[in-house]
Amino acid sequence: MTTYIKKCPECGSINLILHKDRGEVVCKDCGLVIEEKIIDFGQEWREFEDDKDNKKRRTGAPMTYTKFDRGLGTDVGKKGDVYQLRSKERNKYFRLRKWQHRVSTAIERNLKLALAELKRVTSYLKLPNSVEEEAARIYTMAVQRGLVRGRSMESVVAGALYAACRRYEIPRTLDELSEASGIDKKEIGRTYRFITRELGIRILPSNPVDFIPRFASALKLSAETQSKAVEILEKAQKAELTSGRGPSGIASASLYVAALINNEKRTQREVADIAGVTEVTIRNRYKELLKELDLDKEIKKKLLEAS
DNA sequence: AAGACGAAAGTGGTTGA
DNA sequence: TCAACAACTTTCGTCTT
Repeated sequence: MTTYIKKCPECGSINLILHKDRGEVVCKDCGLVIEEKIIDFGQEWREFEDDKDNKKRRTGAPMTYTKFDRGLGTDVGKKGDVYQLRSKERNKYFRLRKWQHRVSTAIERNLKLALAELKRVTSYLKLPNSVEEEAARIYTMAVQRGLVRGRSMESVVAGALYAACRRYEIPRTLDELSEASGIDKKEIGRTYRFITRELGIRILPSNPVDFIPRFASALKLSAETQSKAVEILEKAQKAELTSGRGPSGIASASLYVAALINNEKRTQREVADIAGVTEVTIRNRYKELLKELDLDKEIKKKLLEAS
């Protein structure tokens, strides 16, 4: 997994900008280029060109500042030391002015509220601190880009958290986020898509395997069943049964089959409820699994042993 | 009576003209 | 921008255990 920098090592600002065109992360406050090659246009990333996007992405104030700083910083030879000093002073001026502006503005208060809400939801879902931090970072970026406007603060928090979970490969379902935050599932999905798009955050399609341990323990299934489910899942991925399908559906179907094989049968409804899908989806995936991988044999064998 | 199964109709999101 | 489309859900009737 890519590592993500949270603070500028130069000035300590968390005001970092992902510069998509060049694949750099740039500190908005001091212009330091922190990471090159951070960009990897993952599968879910798409460029949707409408006016709003263009405005924010290309010509917003933050970007201009960044470019300005960078331009001066690299322009040493031409203008000499005097100019460089002046540029530093201007930098400082900008920083101060922005800071001042920021405390006087609603952003700071908004952040406080949002981070409190975030804390509440993460602890409800028992998510690790690293995820909370990541979500906070995403949220902060979203606020600074004015992405919260027109959306409820809570829904953006939920969206940021969902993104953070996916990034840390400990995905929660939208239903769980919805339950914890009290925001409509669709709304979370929408804001999630919106902010990841706007911020250019790369999210891998979540891997069904990541769901297995949690579902399995919620269903009180044995470790053997769990690893059996993972095994089935891997076969399914090889057979290309997984692409385009909802990951939680596939995960739950594998678990269901694994439980059958290991004589730990759970009803489709039980599995479905835990996984946040319907029985029908489990059945469909289950059918595909049986057809593509010849699991019939194993199941029959078990049935014989039982009789 | 409960669970499994499948058909049919509906929903929300993606895609390509 | 809109229609076709795939995945998934909801609902419901039927079969099996």
